[in-house]
Amino acid sequence: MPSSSSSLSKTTSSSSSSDDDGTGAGGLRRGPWTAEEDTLLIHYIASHGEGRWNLLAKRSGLKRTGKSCRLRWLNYLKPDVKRGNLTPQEQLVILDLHSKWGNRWSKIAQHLPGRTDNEIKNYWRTRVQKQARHLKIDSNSTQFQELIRCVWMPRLIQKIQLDQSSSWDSSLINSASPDHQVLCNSSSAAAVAAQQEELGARILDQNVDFFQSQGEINYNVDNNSSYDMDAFSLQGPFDIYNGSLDQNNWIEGDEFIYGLWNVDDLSQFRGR
DNA sequence: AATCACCTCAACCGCCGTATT
DNA sequence: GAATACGGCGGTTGAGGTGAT
Repeated sequence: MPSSSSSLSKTTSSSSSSDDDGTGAGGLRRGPWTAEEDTLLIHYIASHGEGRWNLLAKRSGLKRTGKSCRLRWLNYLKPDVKRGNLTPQEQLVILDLHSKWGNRWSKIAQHLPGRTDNEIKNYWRTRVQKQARHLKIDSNSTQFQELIRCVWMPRLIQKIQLDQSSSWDSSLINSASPDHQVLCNSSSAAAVAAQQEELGARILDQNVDFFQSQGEINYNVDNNSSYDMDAFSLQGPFDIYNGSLDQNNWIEGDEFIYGLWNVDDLSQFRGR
């Protein structure tokens, strides 16, 4: 996410009230909100509370639909809306919950305090689906879902492990699936780290189960660090990950994976 | 500096379920 | 029960930003 000022960039810098103010038929405005409109909405909700959006739209003096007011408040103006890039933990929760619930964005958002369904939806479309496009795999396909589970999620866990000493936010994982709640049974850093390792190991165990069940791949996993992607080497008809961790593969913020996949070599995977 | 292509994300649209009349 | 209003949700769009050429 851009900074606050940047993310406000689509809010027009000044209000106007004539024909150039974006009002259409019925005098309703459309398009970016002005700072004055934001102020009006914030003050009205501070006085009257949120809800009853059509009434709010009429009484507040805003030339907006109730729906537009609601959306602006919930997705942007509400004080607890969190700004900034999704953390690896949040991304992990999204990937996990999406695998369970699909495009139930609002339901997923309930497990990510401060994040909106719109933001999660945008993340999925711009980051996750983009990867599917690059790989020429249908993002709804079983193959892609398995790649998320077997490669992307472990890498996020690794990233979390690298970051965790100072900033692990266990409450997010606690809000995710029961599988992840194992991470949250202790407040001690050592215990949390151990539990993260447990989750990482479990997910990579799933990798082994999955690929071996496909009978299409042999791979070497260093059992001493089985969820360390440095030691996670896939070898077979296609080479998804070639062993050493190329730092260029890390994309700060977005994590993933240009260069991580050998797209050409994925043709057989796609064909499953 | 200008142009182009691509990306991000705020905002809108249409549909659906529920509440109210 | 029918009609209408409202709120919420997921899908989609397009303006603005940014990097490449």
